[in-house]
Amino acid sequence: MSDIFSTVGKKPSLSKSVESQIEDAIRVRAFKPGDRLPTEQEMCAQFGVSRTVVREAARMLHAKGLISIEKGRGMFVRSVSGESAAAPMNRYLQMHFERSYVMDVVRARQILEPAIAELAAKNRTDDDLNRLAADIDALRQAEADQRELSDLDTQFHIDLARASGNSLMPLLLDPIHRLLPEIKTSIYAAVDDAKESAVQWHSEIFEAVRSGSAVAARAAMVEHLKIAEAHAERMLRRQPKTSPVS
Amino acid sequence: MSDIFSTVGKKPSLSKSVESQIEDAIRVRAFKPGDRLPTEQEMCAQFGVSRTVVREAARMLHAKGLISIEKGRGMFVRSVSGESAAAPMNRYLQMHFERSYVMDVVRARQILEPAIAELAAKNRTDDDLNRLAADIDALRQAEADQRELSDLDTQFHIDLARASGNSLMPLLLDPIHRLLPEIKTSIYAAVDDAKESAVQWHSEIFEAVRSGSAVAARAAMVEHLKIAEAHAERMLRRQPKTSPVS
DNA sequence: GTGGAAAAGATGTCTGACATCTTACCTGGC
DNA sequence: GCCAGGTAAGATGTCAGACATCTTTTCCAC
Repeated sequence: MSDIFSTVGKKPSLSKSVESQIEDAIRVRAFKPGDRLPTEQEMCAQFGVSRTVVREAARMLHAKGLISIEKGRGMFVRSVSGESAAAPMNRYLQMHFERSYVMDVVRARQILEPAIAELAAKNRTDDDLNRLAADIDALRQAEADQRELSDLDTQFHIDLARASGNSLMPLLLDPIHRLLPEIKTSIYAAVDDAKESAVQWHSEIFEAVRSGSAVAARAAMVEHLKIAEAHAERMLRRQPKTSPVS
Repeated sequence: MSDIFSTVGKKPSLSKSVESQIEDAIRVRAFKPGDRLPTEQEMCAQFGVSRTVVREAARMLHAKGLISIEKGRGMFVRSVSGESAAAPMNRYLQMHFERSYVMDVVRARQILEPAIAELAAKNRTDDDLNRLAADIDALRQAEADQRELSDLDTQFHIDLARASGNSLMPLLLDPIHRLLPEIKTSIYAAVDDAKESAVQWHSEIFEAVRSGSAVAARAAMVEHLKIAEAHAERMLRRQPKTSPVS
């Protein structure tokens, strides 16, 4: 966006330039996750700039989550996780969303996840099936706090997205599911049989995916999400005035 | 692990601390978007730290997209856009994706966008219609480089997502559309009538949305994306070995 | 009143120094 | 010979001052 303007009339600052060069080096895997970057002084010599410039470039890369800086040790390339990539999006949503977002989240799931279930039935591997089965078992045996139940519930859906074979799906689903986890925990707290319902429907989806039945997988997911919608509505009626804590 | 150790063993650096304080001030709207922040020297005095610390804190906030820094003018609070929130996600995708992602992107659009068109037909406001009409006109009259055509094309789809009334949709669609813009420009370069096709189908979708026909809007979008899929396949056949530049 | 030059104020960069943290080495005692 | 502890080396963190460059304002001359 601002790239166009920066080429015309604007001279990118040295720190920006250095930052881009390091970022590119990380991008093309010249430095792999976990690797230690050259020291500040080495970079100063290599780029022919002062320590100030190198440090400010490093701070920007650190803020972007690409590197970690440890005092006395050095700078290290971070393995960018999907979760950390989704974190700024979550921040943004938490700052901008109104109360209605709860139903927006539900509707977004109703758009994405039936298609995901369908794709998973067609493309799932044996590894995917093992992961999904483990997710269901973990949820079935869990008796812990609602937060853990919520996380286990989420894990099944993320792994299902992974099984879809479309590498975008887990990334699109992740911010949706991690949006205000307290919402999901609220549901698990407000709805008594939420866990049993989840286990049941997850199992049904799993069976359809295992047998390769795309139609059944989609149908099961649609039903699962209808119930999730009802749960969300019930939770909203109980807590009509959820004010952001922050 | 334990709180005691974390308080003892973790001493956040000064620049981190200053960054957090400024970020909090922005979050609680002590500084509103567009406002000018105090100058470096004023902050130095206020926080009792050196210019180095303030500058590095500012660089981090800049990298996070919360402020903009203009040489000779000052630092300004940016209105956090969905785009900047999606930027880390885009980086992540660009770093992790294989060549197959091109078709993954197309498939993801085929899942999301028909539903978006349907919702837009139901929920669009007059403002939405004005924006969409302007987008189509801009694309129709554009004769510029392929990059601009690609951007204008994208804008229509983002605005359509906005018109859906589901605040998650623009945010989910943004990373998809901005994924490697060169792919879209490649399509505009490889396919002669790509622009005319886009204008035609955008207009058809617009008409359906304007008249409030959800079924027609979905159908038009499905057709539009079928053609987009064909374009992508043609582009892939022409450039069977797209190697990352730089 | 207008135009342009100069001044003021802001960020960008450089330099050198010292502080603090981590690691490795090296030495002393057992 | 081995282990413990201190010490030194190397890395990032912070400070201070200076100058460069860009933007805006001021003010003087025409």
